[in-house]
Amino acid sequence: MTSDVLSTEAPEAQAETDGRHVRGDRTRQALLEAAFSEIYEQGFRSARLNEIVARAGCTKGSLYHHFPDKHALGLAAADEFIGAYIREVWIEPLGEAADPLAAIRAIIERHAEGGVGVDPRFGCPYQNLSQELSGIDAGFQEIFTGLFERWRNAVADALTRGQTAGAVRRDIDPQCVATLIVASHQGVVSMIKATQDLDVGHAAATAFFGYLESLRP
Amino acid sequence: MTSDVLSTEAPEAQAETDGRHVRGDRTRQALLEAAFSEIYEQGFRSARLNEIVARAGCTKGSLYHHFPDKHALGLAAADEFIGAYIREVWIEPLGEAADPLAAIRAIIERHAEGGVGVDPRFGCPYQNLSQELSGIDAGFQEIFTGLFERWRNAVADALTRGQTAGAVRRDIDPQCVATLIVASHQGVVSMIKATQDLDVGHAAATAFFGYLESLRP
DNA sequence: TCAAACATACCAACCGGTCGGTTTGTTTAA
DNA sequence: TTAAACAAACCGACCGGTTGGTATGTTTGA
Repeated sequence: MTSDVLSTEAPEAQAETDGRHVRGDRTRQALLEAAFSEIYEQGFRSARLNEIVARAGCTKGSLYHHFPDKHALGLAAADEFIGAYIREVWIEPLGEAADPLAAIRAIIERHAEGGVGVDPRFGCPYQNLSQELSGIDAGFQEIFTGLFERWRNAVADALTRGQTAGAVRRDIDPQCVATLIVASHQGVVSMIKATQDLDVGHAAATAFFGYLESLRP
Repeated sequence: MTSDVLSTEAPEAQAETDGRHVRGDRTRQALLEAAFSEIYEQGFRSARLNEIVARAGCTKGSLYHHFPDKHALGLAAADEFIGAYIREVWIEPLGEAADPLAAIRAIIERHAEGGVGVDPRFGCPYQNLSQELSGIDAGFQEIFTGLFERWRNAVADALTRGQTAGAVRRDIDPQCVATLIVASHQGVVSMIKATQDLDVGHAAATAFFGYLESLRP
């Protein structure tokens, strides 16, 4: 794992077995982490189970003891790690923000500094997986829709609170603007990946910050 | 091909062989079209050569007569069809526009009406391929960078002309704003695909049109 | 006639998944 | 205390099917 924010630093001894079978839980967690990074880099369909078990330091037998098949492994990994990423990087910082526009700007700047564990070379994990599997796989589809809903609502709620606090223009629709903000961010990250050029991100960020300012009263 | 704009309606008798070998050119074109739609729907790595030759109505022998390998076929298909899409939908309409902001709005609305051959179920071809292969494959990388450069410059040039014509604010950087516009559009299309929900596009479009208005003097 | 164009049969490599068997750790009972 | 009994965890060889690519022969058109 290159990321710190994308890893689940669970105390590893609070599983359903109540502290027993610690070894099994460790293996399961290692498989999830290995699966996530392999899927993050290669995509789900190109992710190799042999590579995953090699990274996790176990074998096919272990994998199929903990998960019924590749699909279930991918679902579990995506749900856990991508959900954690959106929660820690977007939802939590926005939940406490008095000035939502400044908070959003700070999140973008944190991305530009590389402080969120998103490798420009591989792009955004949410983006990668949803692009590959949306419209094809119902299970992943459900995860993406749910994550996006929580993500957009967090931004929209922050904007609404900003409106009542007088920090955001009252004549804009928070839901619409939140959708555009999330989509734009996704688009910029994907553009950086497409061009492999960080300057694209800086240029887009300059214009994006101008847009944020235009939302002030 | 579901699209009309994505097809190259070349008169098919102006190839390098100067009118001779018409049959061979037709097969080559059929292979390119089949390869593009298969890659568009499945991604490059998951695209099956057997499926491509079946759609093109020929066999492996023909394919490997015209192209050295799968990679070269994919490069040729991507360069031709995605380049044509960006040219016809973005560059040409912007080249003649007196009011660039209105032209950009019209392009977005044309997308929303489904008039550009981009199936929401499969997303934007440029987006799909660049997400899958950027940072991994140097050949495709080169194509994506070049296409993006022409795309962004077309928008930036239109904005600059709009500035001199008094239709666009003079205190914005056309290059930065153009980058954000292209990236946002990409992000919205990808969000529609991720959620499989056209309402997301409508919400984002509403806010996006507001942003465009904020660019007027 | 001859080369371009195309078809058919085929191969080696790979991948997801299976299966019989082994190791490790916990529970039970004398 | 300890050893038998049991179950969870793990191993790695193996299988059926698929895929990109090749070898070889046939057709077509100038």
